[in-house]
Amino acid sequence: MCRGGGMKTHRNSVIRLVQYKNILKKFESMGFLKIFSNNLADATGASAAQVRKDFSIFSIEGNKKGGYLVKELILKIEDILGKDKAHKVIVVGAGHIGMALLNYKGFEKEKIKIMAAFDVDPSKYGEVLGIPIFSIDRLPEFVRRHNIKLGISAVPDISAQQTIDIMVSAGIKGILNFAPTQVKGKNETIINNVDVVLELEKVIYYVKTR
Amino acid sequence: MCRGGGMKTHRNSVIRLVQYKNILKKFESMGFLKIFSNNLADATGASAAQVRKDFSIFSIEGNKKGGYLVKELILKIEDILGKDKAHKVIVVGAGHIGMALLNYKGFEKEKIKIMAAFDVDPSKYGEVLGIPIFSIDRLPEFVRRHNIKLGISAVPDISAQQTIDIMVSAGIKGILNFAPTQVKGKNETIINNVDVVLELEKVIYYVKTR
DNA sequence: TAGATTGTTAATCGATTAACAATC
DNA sequence: TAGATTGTTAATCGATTAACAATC
Repeated sequence: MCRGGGMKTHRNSVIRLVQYKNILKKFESMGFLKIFSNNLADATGASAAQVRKDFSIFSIEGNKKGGYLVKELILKIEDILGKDKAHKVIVVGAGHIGMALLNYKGFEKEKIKIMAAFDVDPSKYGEVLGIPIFSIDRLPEFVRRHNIKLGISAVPDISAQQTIDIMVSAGIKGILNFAPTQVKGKNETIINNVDVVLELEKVIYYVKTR
Repeated sequence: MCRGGGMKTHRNSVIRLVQYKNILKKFESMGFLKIFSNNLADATGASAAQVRKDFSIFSIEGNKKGGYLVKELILKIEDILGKDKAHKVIVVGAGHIGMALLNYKGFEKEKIKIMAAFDVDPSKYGEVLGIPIFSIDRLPEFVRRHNIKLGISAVPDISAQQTIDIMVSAGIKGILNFAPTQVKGKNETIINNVDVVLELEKVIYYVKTR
């Protein structure tokens, strides 16, 4: 993850916060009302002290004896993660990865809405599950009109930097990038890289040295 | 990343090692013969001291004055990462993510070969780019016959744990898991989770707090 | 040689954990 | 109350960086 400006990040705490939230939703659907730091620790693999420390960092308070109320805790974490309102996202690149994203069911329950996809290839234009696929030329206008701040780049390696540039100048502030290229955003753009080959190479290393 | 047994990991060093290797291949293709810790630092965003420290951890030596020979360095890193020989992988789940993986061009140049895919849905059986798609019933026999140690799980959330179990009992030692579920492998299995929604939620958080 | 770069040690920084007082 | 849990402080652990002797 690259960020432009400086800021105290608590990178790992944020990741764990997402995990706590996911576990909590399961607990909620199972009818649990209260939860203790120990339960969250067991479910996520963190220590109980870590759970409480994370909460402390984000000023989440529980009850000295009775742990945390599940529903309340979910709301607080979602608030911190910016999940209080829906998030509009565009996808650039309607190849196999892009299509997998358009068809992916996991975004909706996290209030993430893919508004449109964009591609250079006219044969891709159309609609998938109600999501329109446009020419990339229409990206800047679309992004501005809908006031979209988030984008996912799923284009080939070679087009990655150019795509990032287009997104950033259109006003996109945060990008999830699937191209295995070192891309650079201007100043304050958040870029998070997902590199499947790298992730598999980590597995190979650990299997080898196990 | 979850591992069963204990072991000094240098988790971040391994990730950087992969990044150095990728940069080095670019340098190589540009005709460079030598490289200095400073060059690698600039290209990857690490510090020069970090680069040399990483090399020191893995006993990679350079020349006191003349930096490192690019070709030699690539070979040494590939050796550490276990890239000295090709790696056979299976993909379980031939939905959109599975299909994106089968069509992905990035594995080949890292000597990663997808040997087959498996699915429960007979309508998926067939072949994609020469990669056969079989019934999941044939997985154990196939894995044993080809002595495959690596797998990628791209099945729906609900089937994730069951799929991991099948892979592990068939002899798979390392798994890249795309399901957003907390899965557990037995004892010594390496499991690395890729959760696209989580990665996007991180971006949302950092954009929000920027 | 003078200058530049490696390899390593010690210092710093940050993140995790242990411990415990405060509290219900 | 006694027991249990939170919230926070101090201790520990690990990773990064600064600095510099060794070397070419």
